[in-house]
Amino acid sequence: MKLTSKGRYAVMALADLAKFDNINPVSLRDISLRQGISLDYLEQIFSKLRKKEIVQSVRGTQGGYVLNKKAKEIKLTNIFDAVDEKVKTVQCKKESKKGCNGKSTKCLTHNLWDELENHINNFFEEKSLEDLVKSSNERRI
Amino acid sequence: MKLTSKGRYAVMALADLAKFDNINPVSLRDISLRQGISLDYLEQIFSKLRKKEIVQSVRGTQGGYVLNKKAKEIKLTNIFDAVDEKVKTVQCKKESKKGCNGKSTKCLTHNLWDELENHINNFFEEKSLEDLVKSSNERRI
DNA sequence: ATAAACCTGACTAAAATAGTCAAGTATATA
DNA sequence: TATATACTTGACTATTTTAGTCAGGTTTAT
Ligand code: FES
Ligand code: FES
Repeated sequence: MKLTSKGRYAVMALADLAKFDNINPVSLRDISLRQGISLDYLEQIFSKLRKKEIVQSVRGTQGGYVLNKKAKEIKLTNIFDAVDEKVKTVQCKKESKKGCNGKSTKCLTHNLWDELENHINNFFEEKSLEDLVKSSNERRI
Repeated sequence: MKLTSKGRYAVMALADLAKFDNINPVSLRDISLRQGISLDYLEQIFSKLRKKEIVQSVRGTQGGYVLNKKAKEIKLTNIFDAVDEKVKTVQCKKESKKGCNGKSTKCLTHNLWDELENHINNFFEEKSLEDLVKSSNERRI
């Protein structure tokens, strides 16, 4: 089990974005330079974030992206959801007759994965972008 | 983020194993049939479990595998650890100058992934094989 | 002897990941 | 109005990981 770069980058980029006054748009180019993330990849990611209304885009010179909500209201769940970073724990395969087919007979471990999924999602639901920025500022003092 | 089959299978197979009296060895062939997991793949997995002393092997006819400890003492952490299923949340790349290099300058999100890792590992450290078998029996009543 | 079952390492097809590349469109500002 | 900046989209691809398979053993109860 691991996190992929897509989710990681999405959170990094939004944390970067949140650090700035969300009145002035921040360009992806700046984020790319500061965080060392490929610009093209960032564009893919922000395209998804925009569709899920987590950020707003401002086109043209001096354009960029702005948070669409207060940092406090943006939970990690929302971010991961937007970029399709999913915590897929149960894996009931419909094809297989034996063992793990989510039908009437759940496999020995089905409940376990369900519990785990809840456990992780709770974490993501509680953490907001604001928490992130705060903790990164605290460390700097 | 997702779980891979290796970890999932390892837990499934051990849960199956734990359901039986751990005096009589259980053959991988049986587990393979009951749980619908490839025998060859199971052998890879159990080779690792044996090296980490989670199971003991009994060779020869009527042989198989036996738990090496009480089901209560085998935590999911141990299992995942044995099969190299790792919860790799931080990803500080040493090469990259900018952003995410775990050096003196941790990236904005480093703390977050650390917290998450602990959160998940706590779950795995608390759950034992016994818990699993219990909850699967409860459901059957 | 022989069959059951463990043991090991090398190999591989398929999927997912982490991007790149190309060709746009929109708009602030000089 | 020209132009540079920056968003927008979709297709493409190299690399890595995953989920196995395959072949060839060794051990031991019967
Ligand atoms: S995980 Fe759902 S049946 Fe196995
Ligand atoms: S995760 Fe450690 S520096 Fe980014």
